[in-house]
Amino acid sequence: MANIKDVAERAGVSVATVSRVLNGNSPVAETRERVLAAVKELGYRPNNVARALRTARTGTLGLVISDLTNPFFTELADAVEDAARGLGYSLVIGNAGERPAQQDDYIRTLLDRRIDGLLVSSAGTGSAMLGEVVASGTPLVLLDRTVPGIDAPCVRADGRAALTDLAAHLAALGRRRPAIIVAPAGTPTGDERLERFRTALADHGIALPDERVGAAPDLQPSGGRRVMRDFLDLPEPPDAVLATDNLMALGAMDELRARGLRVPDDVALVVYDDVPWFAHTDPPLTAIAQPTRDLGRAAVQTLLARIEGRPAPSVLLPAHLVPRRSCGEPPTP
Amino acid sequence: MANIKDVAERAGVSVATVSRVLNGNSPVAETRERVLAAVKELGYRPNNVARALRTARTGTLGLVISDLTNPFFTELADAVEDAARGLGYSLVIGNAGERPAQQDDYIRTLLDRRIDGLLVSSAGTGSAMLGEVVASGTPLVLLDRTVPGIDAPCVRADGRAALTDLAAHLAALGRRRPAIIVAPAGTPTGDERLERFRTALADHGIALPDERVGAAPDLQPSGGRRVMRDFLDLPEPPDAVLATDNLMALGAMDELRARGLRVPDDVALVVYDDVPWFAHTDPPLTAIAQPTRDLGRAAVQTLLARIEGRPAPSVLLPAHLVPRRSCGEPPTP
DNA sequence: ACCCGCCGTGTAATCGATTTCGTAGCCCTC
DNA sequence: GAGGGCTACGAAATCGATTACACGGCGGGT
Repeated sequence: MANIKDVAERAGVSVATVSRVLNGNSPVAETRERVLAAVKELGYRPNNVARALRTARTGTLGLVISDLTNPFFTELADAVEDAARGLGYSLVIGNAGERPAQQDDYIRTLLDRRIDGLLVSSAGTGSAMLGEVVASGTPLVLLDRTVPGIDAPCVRADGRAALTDLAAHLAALGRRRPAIIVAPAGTPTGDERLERFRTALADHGIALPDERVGAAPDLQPSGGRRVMRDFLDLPEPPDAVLATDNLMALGAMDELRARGLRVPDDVALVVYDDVPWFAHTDPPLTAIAQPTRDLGRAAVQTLLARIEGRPAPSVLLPAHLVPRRSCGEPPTP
Repeated sequence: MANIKDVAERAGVSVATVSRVLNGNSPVAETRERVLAAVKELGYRPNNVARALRTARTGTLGLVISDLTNPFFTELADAVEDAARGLGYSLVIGNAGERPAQQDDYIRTLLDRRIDGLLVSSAGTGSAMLGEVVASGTPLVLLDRTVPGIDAPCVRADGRAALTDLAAHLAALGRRRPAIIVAPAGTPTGDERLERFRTALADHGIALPDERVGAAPDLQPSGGRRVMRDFLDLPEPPDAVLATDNLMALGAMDELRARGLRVPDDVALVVYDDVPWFAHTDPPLTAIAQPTRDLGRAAVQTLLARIEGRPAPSVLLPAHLVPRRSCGEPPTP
């Protein structure tokens, strides 16, 4: 493949001139044309590796996602990729598969590749490697999940308003025994959703006792199904269930169907994350929709601010309730 | 961040020695220990950009996927990423979103970044840029979709046996008016699936007339729904429908439900691509399962063979029929 | 007419690693 | 004891770009 020296020779100028023409610094008519002609004839493309070495900028961002096969994160990754490309950056995606060790592995690799900035939706609770990222000076932005003790802005959705609306929605429909399926204990996101849901319900005089709070062992359908099974085996099973992740909701639906229970007649079901699929289930599921694409865009913008040394505060974007038929009310058209 | 020179100074040796110790070439006890100690104390990590410039190997593979939000491709990307990481490669994922122009854009960027090899599941029919990839000498492997005129091995699933089984399955269940929803006209994959399904049905004396062959405008739920609508408006609507992509199947289900038709009682439904979701629909959908993870693995292996100059033929892995309840038969346990 | 400054360009340093080549020291053999 | 082969290591070239610095020529101000 032709390099800058070949172009310089062909155009009869020095490599410095070629570089200047291509980078828009102090170009001039006659020489410029010769250089551009040579570039075209040789099909020259600058070597980004060499450029990155010299400029210490790779033009690449890293994204470590907790579980790429989870549609919520797929859409998030897609949005991030869109935004990054729009700003001239490439994106290296690493999939942690909810395994902290693999996440650390990936972060290490990305640092070695000298990416310009890093986005992480952290699997598990903490991570020694995240501390190293901060220490290394690589701009870092957390996505969707906060990590205690890490000094980096976090971009995520604020579900408080949506959970408040949901509590009102359920109360209005006469549901009195709500339940919630949360992520494995100790994750900040899960704890927050639980607390907020509980207080919002309390405002309507509805209790959320611990027996109707189920922590799934993992963010998978099987985990959701197991929790739902326990709920249904209670002496007083719930009449409404909120699954705080879309995959867990799938498992919950399976268990309901296996027992011949109907949604919403027997149990109302609400899912956190409004992935397209849930509009196609029977019945369509009421959902708490996070502004996924906006989150991705905001994350990239925040990261870019950090890269350029501008101040970059955390971002909270509101989630909102999307009522469908799974709680009993016909959708408001 | 510390560089190799810092390590050399601290250990009291030359940079060459440090490099040799770290790369396992001719190391020796005493010096070696000093170097390793210095590495540890400084927290030194080699700069991959510099290394790539010198060795002309980036340790990075590119993957351009036609639509990342399609669960089949998500799983494929995940499998590719797994396999690549297992072999010490990073993966840069580009999402073409079924837009050929964006695909070319991405391929261009990846070439500029001097990736070691490229995997492409091409959007649309052809692409000028793919020819350039071949011309540039960058190892290329096509994934899931062939591209006529491109001299590169292709890794994809062979659905012939599965379609033969499906025809027998439908015939045995007494379905006599099958239909098929295919991708936009002109895509090799779609044409092949159609032809094979038709001949397999013919073996059972069942016809697949053109009026029951519907080409969707795009690989989206809306496209599938539109085709299903046309089918149901026929004087003799089909009693079994095969959707050759999972998103189109979703749309088809929507239309059936909107009309109050039951699966499988009124219409049998079969989906190409066995994404996890379809085991959770009601009823669970009979599917033609492509060996997604094996495809990803095989693709990476094939690409690696090309990178190392070994012969690398195309790979065809068999898809198989997964009977569930959407055609009327209880699942065989 | 002289000097200053700017413009366009070339020369060479630089980024951080790998790798070739050269050399000093050592052991072994004849 | 001289020569040959190894080993361990350093000096320096190299990858392909960007960029600081130097320099020649030219225009304008006084």
